[in-house]
Parts: sequence; structure tokens; C-alpha cells
Amino acid sequence: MRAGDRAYVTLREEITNGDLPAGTVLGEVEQATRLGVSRTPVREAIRRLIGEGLAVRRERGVEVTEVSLDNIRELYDVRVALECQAARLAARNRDPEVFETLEAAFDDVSGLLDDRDGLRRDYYALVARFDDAIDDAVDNPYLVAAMRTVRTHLARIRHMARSDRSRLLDAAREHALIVHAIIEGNGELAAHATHVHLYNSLSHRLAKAVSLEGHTADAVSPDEGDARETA
Amino acid sequence: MRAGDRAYVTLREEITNGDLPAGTVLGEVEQATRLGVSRTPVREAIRRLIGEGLAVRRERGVEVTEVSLDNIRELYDVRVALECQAARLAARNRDPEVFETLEAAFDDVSGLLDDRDGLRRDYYALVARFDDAIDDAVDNPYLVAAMRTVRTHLARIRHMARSDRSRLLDAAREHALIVHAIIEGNGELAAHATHVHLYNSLSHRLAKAVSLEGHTADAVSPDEGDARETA
DNA sequence: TGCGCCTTCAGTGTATACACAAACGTCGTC
DNA sequence: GACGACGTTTGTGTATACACTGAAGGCGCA
Repeated sequence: MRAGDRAYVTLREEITNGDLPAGTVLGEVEQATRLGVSRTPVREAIRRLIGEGLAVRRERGVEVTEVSLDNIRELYDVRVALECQAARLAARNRDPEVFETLEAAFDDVSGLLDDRDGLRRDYYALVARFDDAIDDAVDNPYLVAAMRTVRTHLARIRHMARSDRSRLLDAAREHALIVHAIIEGNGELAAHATHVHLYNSLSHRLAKAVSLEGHTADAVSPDEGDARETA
Repeated sequence: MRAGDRAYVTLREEITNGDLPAGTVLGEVEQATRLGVSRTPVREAIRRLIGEGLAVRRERGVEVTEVSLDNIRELYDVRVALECQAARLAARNRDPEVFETLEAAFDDVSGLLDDRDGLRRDYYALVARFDDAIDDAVDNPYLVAAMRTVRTHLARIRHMARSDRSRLLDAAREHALIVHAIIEGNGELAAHATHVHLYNSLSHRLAKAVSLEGHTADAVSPDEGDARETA
């Protein structure tokens, strides 16, 4: 792997993790020293981060962007548009077998969910498979790229609103319906079920985020590092 | 302006113009020599182009991506999702005055359209104002960024399907309806009118592109260099 | 003591040197 | 004559040197 790619992956990971919080200035020399490479690959990595919107040029150097509650709403406005369309297209092109497997898994999910993080991780892995199946079925590189960008940004606010068990069970039912509609080839139902799912997801997150603001916002456990963000 | 930005703007312009056709290999040294800068800024520019999907890494170096008829359909699938949502949001947040001015302009457009390219450019400038007004009203950086990406790609296939006078008149009526719905604050109508407009736009383009394929595909006059692509 | 100018420094922008990998051509051998 | 191996060439990856800009701090003068 090239040093430039490593620097990019590392920095992006640290930003989404929160290790590099919003407002952190990304000096080329500083990051180059820290990552053990020269300025050139770091420079490339930072430029890519700026291109994705994870960092911005400021008067003095570049710094990690903020993510506010308003940003969450904005991201969901884009997400609804993209993922409803994706569901619609997936219903048109889908391979039924893939989604039948997924449907069975979502129906069985109550047996999977436990308060122990290992099992929760299994659920997130299932959602990741769901996302991949959609990406694969839509077969549209532009749409997939746009969705990936939104997912990257949403991953940053994961720690602000961690889903609880009851929300995950609801989310599983919502996913099951989306998958069912896709199997039936019912694009409109798939799109609308996606809309419903994302509305509920956003409502849950906003409630969590607001209730956390102020007292324990920074004390939320930031585990589940690589879990995909779709509950 | 920095050399890196200049290199990026120049290369992107040349790619969308068709001066650098699909498949052209973008060698760092070659482009650096041609643009009169060193490899470093050229390198940055090429990386940005790759990030946007205008270029791809190949076995040997990087080259300008292809745009096929299938790509046009894929782009419109994304465009419909994004711009319908944008119209909906614009109807919610709009400043009525801005759109009333636009509505008047679209109603008067038949007086503007002439076969002479200068007047046609005026029409494209009006559409650009429309796009800017939407971008401004939605007030969502993520959505605007996604739409800009799609527009950049669509600009590349402009020469494949140039709109004729009657299509432009129809497009003006379609735009007028979208604007009207936005003024009324009718988000659903704005979204659906956008859907109709984009459907007609795509149909027109595909018909043109198919009819051009084979005989005069490369002979289409590539003027109207900086016209925004929305008819 | 305060204000303004100058010097210095930190950091980015650009150029270039060096390293390394892959491909092509040529030469030698079978 | 053909095939294989080695050298050369071309191009990217990385590091670093140099230039320029903007800022901050210190010093001098009022």
C-alpha cells in the first residue's frame, strides 16, 4: 500500500473515530512527523479529506470540520433522497436469492440481539451486508459513490446517538420490510419503507443527541469502532 | 491562484470540453510540461480528478474515464433523486422574491431564444441562475455538493445531445412550473415537476445521442463552452 | 507607555532529486 | 529464426530543498 493511501485511511479513521475532533488543525509537518512519512503523502491525504468535506481550509492551515445537529438533519435529507432511489432501483434489478437470505436474517434478528456488544456487532454486520446488497443491486457507480460519502459523514456522529436494543429491534423490522418489497420487485414500497426507516432512525438519533447534549455528551462509550451506521 | 488549482481547473475544463477525450492518459510529466508547472501541482490536480470520477487509475498511469449512454441513464437516476429533493426543500425555504424574478424570466423566454448562439447562451445563463437559486434555497452543503458532482459529469456529454429550439422552449415551460410550485411553497408539486422535467430532458438527450451515434457523432459542433447543462 | 515598523519564524506552495517498478527493446544463445 | 534474459527507459512514489506569505513579537521612537 502506498504511503499516501495509508495516511489518508489513518487520518479519515481518526476523524470518524473522534480521535481527531472537530476543529483540530491538520498541519502538514505535524502530521507527517506523527505518521512517520514525509509531507508529500500527507499533503495528498489532507487534500482528499478536504474534497470529501471532512476537513476545510481555514485562514491558518486546514482543520477538521464540525458536525452539528443541523448537519445530521441535512445529511438525512440527502440520505433519504439517495437511499429511497437506491431501494427503488434495487427492487428493479435485484437478485431474489440474495435478498431472501437477508430477509430470513432480519426476521431472526431478535435471537441475535443481546446486550453484549459482540452480538450487537453481529447485527451491524448484517446491516452492512444489507447495504452491500443494495449497492450491488443498484449497479450505479455514481449513486453508490454519493451514498458512501453520506455514510462517511454519518459515521462521525455515531457516538452522539448509540442505538438501544428496542430501537435495533424496530430497525430490523423496518429493514425486513424494505427487503421484502425489494424481493417482490415493488419499488415504490421499497422506497417508502426506506423513507419510514430513515425517518425513525433520524428521530431516534435526534432524541438521543438532544438528551445527551450538555451532561454526558463526551462520556458515551465510543466502542463498536467499525460498525456500519444504519440503525 | 495556486498552480495546483489552476492545473485542476484547466484539466477539468479540458475533460468536460472534450479536448481531453475519454481514454487519454494523464502522465504527470507530460501534463506538467504542457501546463508549464512542475509535477507536484499536476499530481494534486490529477488526484482531485480521480476523486471526482473524471479520471481513473489504470495499470499504466491514469486516464480520462469513459462516458457511455448507460452512464447518462445512471447519472439521471442520481440527478432525479437529488434535484427532486432539492426542489422540495427549496419550496420550504425559498425567498419568494428571487423565484418571482425567475418565473418572469422563464415566461419571457420565447423572446430570448433565437437560433443565434448568443441568445441561446442567454438562456443557459438563465438556467444557471435557476440552479444557483435552488442551491441557495436548499441551504444544504451536502446536497449541493452531490448535485455539483452530477452536473460536472453531465457537462461532459453536452456535445452528444445539443438541445434544439423547440426543446428549449418546452424546457423553459417546465422550469417555469417548477419555479411556480416553489413560490407557492408546494414541495410535492415542485418535486414532481422536476421529475417530469428531468424525464423529458433525458428522453430528448437519449433520442439525440442514439440518432447521432455512428454517423456524425464526432462532428457535432462543440461550442457554447461554459453553458450550464440543464436543458 | 503606547503605537508602529521591522525582523524573524512558522508553515504552506512549488520544484526537483532520488528510488523503485514495469515494460520494451535488444542482444546473445540455442 | 525464435526465445529468453538483461539493460535501458519511462513513469510514478517519496523525500527534501527552496521560496514566499502571513503572523507574531520585539524594539525603537514619539
